[in-house]
Amino acid sequence: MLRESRKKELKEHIFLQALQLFYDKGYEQVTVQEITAKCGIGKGTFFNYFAKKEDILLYLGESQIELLQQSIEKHRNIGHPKEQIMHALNDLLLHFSSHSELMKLATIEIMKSASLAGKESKSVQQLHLQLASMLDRAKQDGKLHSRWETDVIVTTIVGVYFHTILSWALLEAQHTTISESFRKQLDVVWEGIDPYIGGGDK
Amino acid sequence: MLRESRKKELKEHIFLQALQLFYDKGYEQVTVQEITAKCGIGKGTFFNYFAKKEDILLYLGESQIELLQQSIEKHRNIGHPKEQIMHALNDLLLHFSSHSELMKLATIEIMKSASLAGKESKSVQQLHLQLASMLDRAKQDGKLHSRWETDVIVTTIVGVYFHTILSWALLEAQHTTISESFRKQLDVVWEGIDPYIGGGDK
DNA sequence: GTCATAAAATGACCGTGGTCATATTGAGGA
DNA sequence: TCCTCAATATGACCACGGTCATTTTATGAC
Repeated sequence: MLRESRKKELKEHIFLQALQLFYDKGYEQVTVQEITAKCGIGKGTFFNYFAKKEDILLYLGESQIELLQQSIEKHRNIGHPKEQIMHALNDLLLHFSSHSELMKLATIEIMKSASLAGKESKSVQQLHLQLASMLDRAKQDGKLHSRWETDVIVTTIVGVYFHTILSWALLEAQHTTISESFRKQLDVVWEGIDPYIGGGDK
Repeated sequence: MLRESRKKELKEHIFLQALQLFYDKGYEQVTVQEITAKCGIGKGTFFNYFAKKEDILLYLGESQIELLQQSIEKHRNIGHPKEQIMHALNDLLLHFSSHSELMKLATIEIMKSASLAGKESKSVQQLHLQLASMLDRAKQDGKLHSRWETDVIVTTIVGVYFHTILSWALLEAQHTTISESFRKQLDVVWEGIDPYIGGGDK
């Protein structure tokens, strides 16, 4: 086979060049021709690596989720699960401050693929699994006392996460960072997930 | 000038004809030409009423949100706020069972406009305002005892709502209805919002 | 080195979304 | 009834995303 690494490298190269153009001119204003020209390849070649122009955004979203997963792995044994989640997400949320436009597009693309492709969409589902296993362990270790099924908890958290990102635009004018926004939302739902932490006595 | 009602009527007509086609063939497979042909108008006319093809989906989403708002208004004085919300949303969620594909697309379009247009997007923001006023009244009437700011509560609920819709696909295989899914999510976060209802003693 | 074969590149081509200059329509004034 | 003017309709046109038949290139067997 043709140098297999070469293939991945080219995909990465196209991705990075495209990203650069998106940063400069905005997603809609960049044509596929421009991207391929910048890469010194023919237009058709692009579609050997990304089936649609949108798929670059999806790829961006997926690599962010991968970062998130690594981050979760890293914080796995520190403190309460709530804090673990907050820490892991915080790293990722910082990206949003600098490239909010593109990050929002990527998030939407992720959601689109997750909802329309259903079981086919790998990345979000893997994130679910990983969070679930993290929370299950925490339950066993006695760090999490919750009456709810793990699956339901995970869905809740992910839901709040996505929506924080999307609705952040509405609050941007005020002096809240996106991290603060998410922290607030998490505080609320965590109270429902595990009242023990919050200082309640139930 | 020109019969103003006529204008709205035509927009509605285009909308309904388009919807019919989408139901039959799927959104992507329907061209703007087809829609205008079915309406007996020229292609260009379409774009006098909807700036983009996608905007039909947005319009669909917005009219769903309007229904939701009316529904909330209707249930305004019955029972606890949690139940009010559940009832109001239930009506809407039923649509998803029958037309899930199109409804998901509409939801995504709503989210896109809400996040990218920011303050410009009316409908979601109005929904926020309405829910907020409902919850504020409930607080005053002593039906809701929550330590959280109303805004934060609303964002949480809306977030869970949207995410339930989108991630429903993943659970569709199991025998849960979308209403049940949402009920579960709401149970969790409501516990955090107002532990009083849940039977806790805090 | 040569050949056979499969992977990957390519750009002419096509269909569709969206634009725009022009045509049509209808309301109101004389 | 006719004229004016703005609102609306229209379809030729264009640019871009995406396809595909064809060409180029890398690989391994001999």
